[in-house]
Parts: sequence; C-alpha cells; structure tokens
Amino acid sequence: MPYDPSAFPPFAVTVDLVVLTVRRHALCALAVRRGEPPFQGRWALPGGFVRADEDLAQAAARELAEETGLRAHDPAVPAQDNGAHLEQLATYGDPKRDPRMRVVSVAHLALAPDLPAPRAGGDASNARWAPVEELLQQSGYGRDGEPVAPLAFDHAQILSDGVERARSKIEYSSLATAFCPPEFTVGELRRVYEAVWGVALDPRNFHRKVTGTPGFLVPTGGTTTRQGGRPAQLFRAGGATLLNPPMLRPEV
Amino acid sequence: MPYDPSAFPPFAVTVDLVVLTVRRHALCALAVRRGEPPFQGRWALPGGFVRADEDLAQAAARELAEETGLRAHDPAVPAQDNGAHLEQLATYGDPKRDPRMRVVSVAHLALAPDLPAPRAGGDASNARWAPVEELLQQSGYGRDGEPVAPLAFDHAQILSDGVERARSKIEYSSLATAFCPPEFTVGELRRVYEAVWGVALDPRNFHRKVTGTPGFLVPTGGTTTRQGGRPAQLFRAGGATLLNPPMLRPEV
DNA sequence: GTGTTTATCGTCAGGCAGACGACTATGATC
DNA sequence: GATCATAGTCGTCTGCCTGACGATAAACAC
Repeated sequence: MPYDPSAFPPFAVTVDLVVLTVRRHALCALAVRRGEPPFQGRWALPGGFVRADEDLAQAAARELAEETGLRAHDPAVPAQDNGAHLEQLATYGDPKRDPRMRVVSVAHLALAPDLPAPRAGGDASNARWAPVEELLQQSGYGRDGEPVAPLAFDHAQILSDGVERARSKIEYSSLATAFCPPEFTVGELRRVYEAVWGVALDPRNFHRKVTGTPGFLVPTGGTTTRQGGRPAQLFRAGGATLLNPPMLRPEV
Repeated sequence: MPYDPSAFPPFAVTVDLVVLTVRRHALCALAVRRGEPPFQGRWALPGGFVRADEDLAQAAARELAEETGLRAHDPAVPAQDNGAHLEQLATYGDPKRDPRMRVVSVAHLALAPDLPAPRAGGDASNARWAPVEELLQQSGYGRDGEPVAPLAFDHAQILSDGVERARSKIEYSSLATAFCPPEFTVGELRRVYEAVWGVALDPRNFHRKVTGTPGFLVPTGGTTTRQGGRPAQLFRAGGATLLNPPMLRPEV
C-alpha cells in the first residue's frame, strides 16, 4: 500500500453535536431547524465543518459555543464551573449519509445544566430543546401539537447513540453532575438520574449511595429549600470521575 | 452557517487498526513496519485510506482482512465462528498528526484469538505481534534485544486508548470470548482476563462467577486436556453480550 | 395546628464477592 | 505402579452492598 498523496479521495469532515440537558424531568436534546436543502425545514443536530487548522475537539467546542454560548471543559477535568462536559462520541461515514457529497461526521456528546433558551445565530425559532423521545419517534405529534418528522440525515442514529452513551456513562462515572448547576442537592441529582434513565429511584437508598461513594460529592455547608419541603444540603461535584461502587441502573 | 460545497477544506480519511490478541500470557497488538517516510522503518498500526464508495466499518474490515486474513464479524453478533470482533474506537484528527497533509483517522479495535503468524502483503518481516507494553514504552530494548522506538504518528495514543477500551469492556461484556477459539475452557478464559488486566485471579471464584452468569457460557459437552492436569469442560460463547452481574476488575 | 412535601437516618434480609479448604482427574517421574 | 505436580471443580464462611421500607425532621400552605 504505497502512500501516494494523490491517491486518496477527498472527504468533507464535520462535527455534529448531541447536546443533552434535563428540563422539567425530561432528558432533552438541542435541535436546530435546517434552513436549506437537503432536509430543508427539518430538525437536525447542530454541527458544522471542521476548519483546516482545527482539532476535532476544538471544532466541537467552537460549534457548542456558537449554538449555546457554553464554554467546553477539558475532558480530563470534571464539571466544576459553568463549562459543559464535552467528549467524542463516534464517527459516521456512510457514503450515502449526505446526498450531496462524501461527508464524514465526528459526533460529539455534550452535557449541560438546564440553560436559558438556546440561540441559533440569534434566531431562537430555529433552535430548541426537545425531549429525546420526541426527536427519536418516527412520526406523530409533539406535545406542542406540532407534527413530528424524523431528524435529518442519520441524526436519529447519532442522537440515539449519544443518549445511550449518557445513560450508561452516568452509571460508573460522576458525569451526572454535569447536568447540575455548580451547587446542587441530592434530590436534584436524583432527578437527573431519574430523567436520564426514565425510572423512579428510592430517595433513601439513593441518598445513602451517593453520599457513601468516596469522592463523588463534597458538601459545601450551605442548604437550600428551592424544591420545597425540608431544606437540603448543598453539594459540589467531588474530584472522583470513576465511581466505585458504580450506580446501578435498575433491572429492565 | 450556509452549506457551500466549495467552502470546506478537503481531508484524507483513513482507518487505523488496533488488533489485539493474547499470546503466551501477554496482551499483544499487531504492528507493521513502515516502508517509506515519514517514520520510515518505525513500527505503526496497520491501516489505510478509506475508499470513495466504502463505509468506515467496511474499510476497517477490509484492512483487517488484508493484514491478518481475518473475517470481521457483524458487531451485533458476538464471536461465534472464526471471525474477529471489530468495533469503532475513536477518531484522531489533530492538524499536525501527519506532517504531509490533513489526515483524519478513524481508529477501530479488533480482538482475535491467538493466530498463525501475521502477514503484511506476504512479507512477514514487516508485521509482528508485540506485547503492548513493549509497543507503548518510549525507549529501551524489547525482549528480543532489538532497540525500541516509539510508534509512528500518534499511534501510541491510539493503541493506549484501544487497550484501555478492551480492559474496561471485558468487565461488563462477553468480549473476552473473542480472544478465545470457538471452544475453550474456563481456565483459558481466565488466562485471557489475567493477560488483559495484568492481574492474577482466583481460579475457584472465577469459575463460580463465569459459570453462574446467565448466557455467558454454554457447555458443549466435550472435555479437553490440552493444558495438562485434570480434563476441563469445553464451552462456547453464549448469546449474552452484556454480563449481569459484570466481571469485576480487582482494585488497583 | 394540620396536612403536605422533601430530606435524612435506621433496620433488616438476601445476594454476591473475596479468601480459602477440599477433592478430582490427568500426565510426568521414579 | 506409587508418587508428585498440575489443573479443574465444588463448598464454606464472612463481610459488604443492595433493595424494601419504617421513622423522624424541617420547611411551606392553609
């Protein structure tokens, strides 16, 4: 296999983003409406071309900032300030995935706390947070009554892979804290797990588990009552990235 | 972000392969010697350009067949015949990773049982199985006395990521059977775990664990004595891909 | 105050994992 | 053939973790 610089076909390389957050007890993803063909008017994942002098992670962080205003975090450091967690997800390169040309897309997964309304180049009507089940269903009507069409390109597959990655990764890592504000309560963290997994968890066992896992949570000393009921302790994410023992998703 | 077909920089897209196997109680990877610059004479991971009409997985399977003669398996089906497990690992796209041009490499991970000697275009001296620690160390001498140089490009990083993926994935999936021949004993499977993790496991607890995990192993009825000692039962890989409960890697 | 909501602590039984003893079945050696 | 070394398989015991769930604490709404 000689390495002939003229012997390789040219590809376009893009990054696509699966940006997840938890809003109103539901796992939501960021979707943007396409302004031109193909798939004009359909919802899609945000993304764009990788520039000539840009690393893949840089391109993903730039797109994330353009779409949400979020700063991306170094993956080595767990979420501590307002930065979002960003990691590479997978790469999609079916020759027919874009009808215009050969495009290889390096999908990335971003996790963010509940945020102000999204912006897409300043045009809010072209970007929204939508529950992932709504984006993944093939047809029907969303809860706002608007008819649902499948996501553009292979973005349903990418979103599905991103959701599955998030679901499994919060089991054995402290990633669920990336969905929370810098300070949060055990109850808020529990509602994150419940929304991402789509199950109900026992508050007492959950509390014992997360407070007993070394390095997961650090008490800040403060308390809050923003959920109603008895005031709850506030925590920050601890230094641990890998949880031992892991959080176990209930049997299916 | 208008989609202007002339507005994207062209990239070369390659697949690189981390092919792992277990030989003589050590985790080994396939390395090929580079025949031309850059990094001429250095060891590298096998790989090559993705063709214009080819999916990424197809390209990886083709390269795997060219280098080892192995047929790749559909990832949805666990290893049952002689096919190797093949899955996408990650994508590497640093602008400077190849000094000649902008190359994005989609790395794949392949797991194979112990095989006859590798072939690289018919030239055996240009391909070899080497223990991963030997390939990852920065300098020194291999056990054959040959001086060691770091792998070409960013292949040390890719190999390291692939090894880490394999180490963690055999915990919660039945992937370790991909390192075994179609029929194998509990002891052979244990030696796979020991080689990949680099630890010693208690044979009695290991036996209880794997035979007690539903869907992991299916007895074939036969026995073998190829390891010496008392004859051992032969098993095939069961249908389960996700292990519940998982195999736990001993604490570090 | 009473009821409601959420947070937090405790108890108990079942299951799994690590440590390790005991026994079995083969080939190698004397 | 007796003995030994090697490897495989079955049990036992103890401690830890988990899930189920009772009980108490501290806020707010009326």
